[in-house]
Amino acid sequence: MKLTHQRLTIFREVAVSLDHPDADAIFRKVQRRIPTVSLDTVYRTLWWLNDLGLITTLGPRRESVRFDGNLEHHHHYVCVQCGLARDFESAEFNALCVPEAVKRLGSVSGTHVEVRGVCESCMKRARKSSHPESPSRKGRKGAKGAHHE
Amino acid sequence: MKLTHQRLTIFREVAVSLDHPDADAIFRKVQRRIPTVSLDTVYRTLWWLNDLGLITTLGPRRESVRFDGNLEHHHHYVCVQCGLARDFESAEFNALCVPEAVKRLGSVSGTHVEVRGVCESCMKRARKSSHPESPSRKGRKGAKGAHHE
DNA sequence: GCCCAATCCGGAATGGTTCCTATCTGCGTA
DNA sequence: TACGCAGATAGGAACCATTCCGGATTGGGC
Repeated sequence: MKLTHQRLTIFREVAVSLDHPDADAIFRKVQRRIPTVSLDTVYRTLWWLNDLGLITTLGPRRESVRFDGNLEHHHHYVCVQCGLARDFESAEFNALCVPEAVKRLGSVSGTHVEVRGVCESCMKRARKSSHPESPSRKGRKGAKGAHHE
Repeated sequence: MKLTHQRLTIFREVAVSLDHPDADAIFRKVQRRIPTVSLDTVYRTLWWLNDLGLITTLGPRRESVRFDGNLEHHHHYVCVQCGLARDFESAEFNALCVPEAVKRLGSVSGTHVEVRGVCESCMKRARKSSHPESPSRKGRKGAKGAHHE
């Protein structure tokens, strides 16, 4: 993989941003330095950096909004590959105490813990096919059908 | 607000689902009972239920994927109105111990705490305009420009 | 200087979500 | 019972983030 000017510029923009920009915001910033970049290149590069572990995304990739009828205070285990999500409860997690510095940012309506990992069936599938897919956005099209249960 | 047949059916489908379905999955289930429902009605009803507090969404609404160049183990404060996101660190949050029952679901690559609330500037704005918008997806079009900092 | 492979660009396609508007339903009233 | 209103609905068009595609470009090795 080559380290092109575009890629370096895009990486730098993400690295210096404190506000978790979306692809379009990065696109506009990079455009100021390289007026001809395409949005597609920005997207490709961002996912590439993500695969390399140089950047991450704010929350796991979700292809659509998902709804939750569970009104108890609960937390989630989320498979980063197929999107499987399962509730769990934990008194310890419910009792988390928000730091003072955070309270100064605004009101706090609740805290929610998201445990990320790869679910059993995805691991099984990966073991079979000796071509373990990178965890980023691969298999997104297929992920929809993979909401087990 | 009327409790119509459609609305009741949609609510029931969400309530009995354990897998956090997306709008389309609910649409297909409801269609089996009411073949003429429209996807739009499903969406409208889901957000309405969300505003009423009868259901929630899995993770706050995000209009686009946002990237994060911070490689430290950190957590987020997220404003549910404008989407502002700020990092913070917490030794306590980093040390969370995942319950055994969760580990059985699959591998665990990390835990991440998301503190939700309404940020200072959104509260200020709400105080001014005596028409406080409901927190769900209102102002989404405008939210993009509102990523302060 | 030439060739190859990787990369890039622009525009078109895709898919989730929302908007628009005519139609429909239920209900109070004459 | 017929009428008219207000809120809901269906369906299709619109919108926007994201990705795909095909052709042009670039950089490095020979």
